[in-house]
Amino acid sequence: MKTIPSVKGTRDFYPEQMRVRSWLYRTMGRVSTLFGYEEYDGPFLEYMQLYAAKSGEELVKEQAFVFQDRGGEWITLRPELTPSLARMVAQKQRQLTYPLRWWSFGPMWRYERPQKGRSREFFQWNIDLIGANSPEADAELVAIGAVFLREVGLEPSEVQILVNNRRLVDAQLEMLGIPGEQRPAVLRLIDRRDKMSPQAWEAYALETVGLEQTQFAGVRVMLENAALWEQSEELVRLFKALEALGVGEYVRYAPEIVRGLDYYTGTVFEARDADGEFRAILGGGRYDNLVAAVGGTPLAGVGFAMGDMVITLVLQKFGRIPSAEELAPAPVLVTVFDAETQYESMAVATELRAAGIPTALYPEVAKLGKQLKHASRIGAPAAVIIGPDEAAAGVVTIKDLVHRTQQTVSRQDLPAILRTLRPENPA
RNA sequence: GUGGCUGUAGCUCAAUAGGCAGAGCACCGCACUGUGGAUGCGGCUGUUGAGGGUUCAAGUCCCUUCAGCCACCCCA
Repeated sequence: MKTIPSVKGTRDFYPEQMRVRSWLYRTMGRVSTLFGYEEYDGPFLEYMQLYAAKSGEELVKEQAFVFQDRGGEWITLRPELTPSLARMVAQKQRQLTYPLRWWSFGPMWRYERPQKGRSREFFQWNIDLIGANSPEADAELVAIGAVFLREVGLEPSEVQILVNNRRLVDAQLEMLGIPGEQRPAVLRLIDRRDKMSPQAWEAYALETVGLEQTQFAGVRVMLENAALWEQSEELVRLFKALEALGVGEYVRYAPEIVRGLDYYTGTVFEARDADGEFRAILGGGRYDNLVAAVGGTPLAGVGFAMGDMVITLVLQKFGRIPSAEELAPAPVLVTVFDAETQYESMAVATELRAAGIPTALYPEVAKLGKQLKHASRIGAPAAVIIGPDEAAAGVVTIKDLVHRTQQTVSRQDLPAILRTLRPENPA
């Protein structure tokens, strides 16, 4: 093993893995487009201040890839896309037509310890609706997430999008007499409930967070109240819209969902596998102050992000990732018989390509057996043979590698016959 | 950043109590000089992740380091 190792927390995408990533990208793009969203992208590099504004310089330095360029500026490999989006919107705020419907898929970097479902370099789908401020707009984003899950073959019994509302939680905490500065700690408390034993959780609530006994009891009641959403007009309208959008069965109210991010102001949601085996598949919510935070005038938005790793783990668990062969139908292989006929082979390959048939030409003279073996190795459905006999008669032999049959046909008929042998293109 | 487990051939893994590094698969060749996945025969493959130490002798024991996995932390 003398090869230079790959950078910690990065992944190589050999064609076998690249097919899966491309398939996810195509599906994300198709769903985004179905809802009228346009693709965009931001730079991979941003000034550190863009993120520091939100979460503090120390946090960014610890959890992102940060370096100084030759001019001494602190540059960050983007750890998320939303700040770039907010910056792009703020920069052209008066030139854009609202509401914006934008989506993107690209790499992000976070300097963290790699583990299951989390690496230092990953790919993330971001989709946002900006310039609309209604529960119905929130519902559209939740619906997009649900339609994606349905598109990749996941059932409502396997994955669910859990929805809550920060304003509803806030109102409840207000009623319990929990002051504003204490609420972030309470949100963390709520977030941790299923990670701790009930005793440890209670101790954490009373001692670390500093809740009164009655306040703690009130929080617990809130988390048990599956009907609490009925007290939130926003959530009532949201769920009604989700029914109308046809994704009601993928979504449910979950009082324990609060999301970690501070910039969410209203609806928050995340998708989880039903068994709770994995981290959140996607997460998002409404943010009303983000554009203003990067220098624009206030503009409300709602969106979510989905990383490529957890969704892939979930899809693997449920066996929903199409096989490598389905995702990458191999081209037809044209064999090369000998030095004389190889130009005939090239001409045939050129004709096939002109007819739009992906065609691989064997790159040198070799035994037929070796070439046919190679053809079946790469998953080609058919091989074309042009030996001296075929060349003399102006015909070609086509071998169906799946059914192990062959026939000799004219060159004009070859494209049409090959098309009948090619496997169906999957999505 | 903290802790645990694991690193042996291209891949999956063996190797009694420290005692000559092995098997299956894969690959290459031949049987089969115009026909692939089967079968048979033959063949190739290693700084045992890296560095140091103990020992007559280290894949094995000790130290250091790197990577992967897992949990914690965090989660944009």
